Amino acid sequence: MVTNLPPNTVERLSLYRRRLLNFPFDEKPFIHSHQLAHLLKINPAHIRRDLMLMGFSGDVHKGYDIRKLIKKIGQTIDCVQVQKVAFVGIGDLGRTVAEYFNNVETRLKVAATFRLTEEPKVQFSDVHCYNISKMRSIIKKEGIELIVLAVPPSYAKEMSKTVIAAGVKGILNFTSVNLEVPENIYIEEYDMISKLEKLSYFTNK
Amino acid sequence: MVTNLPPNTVERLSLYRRRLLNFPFDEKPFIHSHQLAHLLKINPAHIRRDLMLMGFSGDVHKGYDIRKLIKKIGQTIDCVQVQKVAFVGIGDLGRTVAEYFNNVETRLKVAATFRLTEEPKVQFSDVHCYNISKMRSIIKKEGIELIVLAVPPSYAKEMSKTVIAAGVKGILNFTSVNLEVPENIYIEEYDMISKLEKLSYFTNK
DNA sequence: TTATTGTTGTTAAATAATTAACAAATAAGG
DNA sequence: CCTTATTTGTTAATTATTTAACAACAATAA
Repeated sequence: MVTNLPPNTVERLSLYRRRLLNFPFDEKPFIHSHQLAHLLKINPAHIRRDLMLMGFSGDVHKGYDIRKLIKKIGQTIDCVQVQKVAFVGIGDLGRTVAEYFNNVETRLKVAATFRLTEEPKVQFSDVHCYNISKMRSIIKKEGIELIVLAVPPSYAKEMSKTVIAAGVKGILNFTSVNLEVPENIYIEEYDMISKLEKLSYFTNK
Repeated sequence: MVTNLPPNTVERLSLYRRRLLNFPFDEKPFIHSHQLAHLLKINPAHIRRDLMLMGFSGDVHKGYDIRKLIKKIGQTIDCVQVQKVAFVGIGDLGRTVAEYFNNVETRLKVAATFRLTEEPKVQFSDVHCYNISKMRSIIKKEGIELIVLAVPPSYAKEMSKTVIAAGVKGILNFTSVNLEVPENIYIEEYDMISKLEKLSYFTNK
């Protein structure tokens, strides 16, 4: 794992890998920076620079060896042990994510989902859905470290405390509540309302 | 509406408003930059600068008049007419957003949700849930301009074409698919997988 | 009246992110 | 064997974003 990469580079490396996994690299094992850039609609220099930062080299004429690149991205951004993720209150939206993680070579696994409403049910293939009351014990038992939190605002604070107390290290926060967490907990904010208002602003300019 | 604000400023203005709406401004009608900054865990200079950019002034000693500030943010980032939003395939997660828009003074309204699966149902209070087959006609009839797209990847391209053809101007894209859209369509990308992999990276550093 | 304190508004500095530029390398075509 | 055409790797330039700095101001207390 290479540390000290810029946050935006880490995010893009993840995107590169995903796009490459969907690329027919059995037939076309190499790709040029401008081709990948075109797929992602970004600047080719961006890609060359990101790959440079993780110390990956391509062939001046053939381009980048896709298999090797996928592997290298894994060595760079994936953690060594499997890290488990749980969705809290996110409903169906997690399905795609869960399928991706569970089918593709990555160290992230969706280990559980939790619902606020009473009746638990099996949500997707092999991912179990529990009632929220079980959350603390399941997180501990499974060793879940990452949470996607999407409960109504009034629950958010309590939930974050519960999951952190149970050992969670990082939260992807969909709620509009600003969670107060210890220094060593990493929070990635995602606020749909502000994104929508931004969208509204820029579609009206 | 003030144009030419930096994207990040627009996003923060929306956050400021939301936090202020939950603030007891009946008792405490003024707030200082550092207080609001503390609530949002950002730098006070950020706030002063953002407010300056939209030409809003506070009192050197009392701080900012919250009511006036909320109003000013509205005049700055809200569009003149009501703009309608629809959720496609997002399930329960839209509920909080819908409630916020429908209860608070803003120009955005959640007008519909669409589901891929057969049975439509009334999802929340007054927001109707339709089967996806009705999408095109409903979007046209209601004049919906913004879409939150969260369908499985295989549907994404077709869906985006359909909604754009029906008159949509902006898409908040939850799918991992890079949508090819005309110049005049604004897309805000949100990719949960890359956000999670980033989270994983930074919790392991 | 006169310091003292604390906050805004604004400019300047620092940092981060993106894009441009180009030398080096080498395959392909004469 | 030489020229041309491409593409990488890398540094430099540009742009965007964040943070710091501080003058100007006015309330408060001495």
